[in-house]
Amino acid sequence: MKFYVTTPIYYVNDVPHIGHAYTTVAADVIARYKRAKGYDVFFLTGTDEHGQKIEKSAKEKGLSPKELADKVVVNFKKLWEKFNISYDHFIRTTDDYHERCVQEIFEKLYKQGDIYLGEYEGWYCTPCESFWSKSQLIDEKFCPDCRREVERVKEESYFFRLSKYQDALLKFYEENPDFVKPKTRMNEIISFVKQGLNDISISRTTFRWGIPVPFDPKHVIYVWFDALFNYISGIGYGYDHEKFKKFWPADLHIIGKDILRFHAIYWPAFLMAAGFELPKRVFAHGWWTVEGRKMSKSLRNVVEPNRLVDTYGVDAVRYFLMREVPFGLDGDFSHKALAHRINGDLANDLGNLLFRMVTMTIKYCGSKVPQPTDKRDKELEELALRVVEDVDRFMNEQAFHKALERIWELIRAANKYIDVKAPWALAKENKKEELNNVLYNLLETMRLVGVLIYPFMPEKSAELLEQLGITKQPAKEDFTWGLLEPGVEVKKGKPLFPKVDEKKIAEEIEKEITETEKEPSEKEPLISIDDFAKVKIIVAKVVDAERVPKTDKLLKLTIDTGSETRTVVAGIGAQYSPDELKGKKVLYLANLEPKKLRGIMSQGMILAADDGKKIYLPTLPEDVPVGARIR
RNA sequence: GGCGGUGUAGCUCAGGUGGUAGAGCAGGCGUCUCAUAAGCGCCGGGUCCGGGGUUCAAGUCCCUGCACCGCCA
Repeated sequence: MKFYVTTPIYYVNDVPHIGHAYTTVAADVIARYKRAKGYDVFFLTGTDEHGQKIEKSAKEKGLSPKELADKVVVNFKKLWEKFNISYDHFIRTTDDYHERCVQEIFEKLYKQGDIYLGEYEGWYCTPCESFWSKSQLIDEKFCPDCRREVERVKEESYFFRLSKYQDALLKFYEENPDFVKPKTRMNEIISFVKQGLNDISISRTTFRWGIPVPFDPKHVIYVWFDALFNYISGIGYGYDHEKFKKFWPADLHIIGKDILRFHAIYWPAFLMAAGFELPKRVFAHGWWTVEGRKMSKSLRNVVEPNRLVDTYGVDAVRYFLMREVPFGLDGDFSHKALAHRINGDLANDLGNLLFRMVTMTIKYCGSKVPQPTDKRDKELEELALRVVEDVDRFMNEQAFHKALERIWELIRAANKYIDVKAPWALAKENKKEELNNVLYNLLETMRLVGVLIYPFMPEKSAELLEQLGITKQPAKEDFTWGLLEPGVEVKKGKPLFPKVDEKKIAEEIEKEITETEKEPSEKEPLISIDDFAKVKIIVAKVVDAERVPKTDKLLKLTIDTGSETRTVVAGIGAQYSPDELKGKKVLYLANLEPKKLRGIMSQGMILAADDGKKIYLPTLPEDVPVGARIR
């Protein structure tokens, strides 16, 4: 039985970040699991190296595009080594076998009429050398990148006849409802396709760094047609027929939700056109926010993958990525949550359990796995076997968090079992037989736990098993009960998962983030006291307040400035009700240009603190007079 | 605006085919000693978003309203 799993190929115009690591770890987990279960696994990852952006940044650095790619690829490969990623092949779109594959299929589809020459029309920003669609433009005529005006241009381009495959795709989705996971993504794709598909442009003449169209070399093949075929070229299409035949179709493409459309629509359509079988599943996972905030360049440093591994260890990070958030949904990556998982799940529940077991075995059984009179204790055995089954089911659904949750139920049961059986009491009472049975069953449970966590935490699994005297890597036959051999010597190691200082970590990270968030503001231009003098902020009193109809946030306020009554529309309605504002003293920016909001002329504005989530009105002393100036 | 999803204990979430609500974490209390001050036990009475309906009986089905999210335009 074979299993072929892929990650996307990562664009080399980017440094590896937590998102890359997430996808790749997930693919590694399933690859390791399937290998352990006896499957013949092929796990493919790699890099996407063509395109205008690479061409451009290579030029800026004085390198050839390939030289740039060569440099960046090393970052990825090193990181995957650090994460213990067990890929079978690392493909680069600049590899010759891949370029040949893409050209061959391009030509084939051209000859059969699925690719045709047409004209690509769009808005072009010359400085950015980018095309934009109408909907991407700012105010219908400015480049979303540089804000300069764009121009309408036409470019000759080859097109793929995607529209032709609309019905075939819908039929395929209907017959394979699990093709895209999670289900909600499948629904999105179906409704997108139902709205009608346009043919897509798959070549460019505006840059050179790409695979040339074989029969028209002034064109290079554009991103998706180039990139997606890595999944086929990477397993031998065109140069290793046996291998290709064995592993295609892919069992699982793991991707981020941002590139779902290309994998769930373009890719199957390309394959249909070219006459290949279609992959079994595309799984789109979610995004991570960082410390509760949207991922940004500076926040990336806070969760830089190399740094995480150096600080916490690979397996703790792998565990966290797979355990914290249901695969397929978005989640938040915080150091605090990670530290909490390490201390709770890993150190307390699991690490400590192993430590206790080994200690007791040394203390009560002369360091050897005891010889039980009965290798089976229903309580633990039955649960363990059910867990093994459930884990298998969850792994096949890519429900990694559920698999881990289930494994931890077994761990908790073992902790409880110790308490109920109290081996120390049995030792004292000299109930040798029962003691041996109890310890054997516990050690055997530990062994199975070691086997089950292997795909997620290969290093810690090995350490755990080694303490039980096992050096063999988990394999198919190990997923059952009663394999631990009596007489084998256990070895006390250092704690499997050392604890971390949650509080200290939380404080340090918070400090770091506060500092990085400060930086941009320091770069803001300074203003003079005269500039500030132009700003007239005074204390005003709200005399009346009402909601602006059909809005959630807007309130229409009537305020007393001490000298006159004015009307202000304020966006504070989400947190403050009209009633609680009446009579309240507020800070009022008096000399702002009036502006019409929702048909109401707003004169000035009410000042409030805004952290991006909530609005906070400042509190003023009771006795401050209305009209007092703020300086 | 169209399509889809979500709204359950402080937090994160489970709750096939309808029958008087559960888990983990956090918090409180208790307890053992083999252990990384770990483990184990007990404690939550939550308008299951609001309203209406079907039913002997509804987080669980139907309608409607609200809020949030996703995809599309």
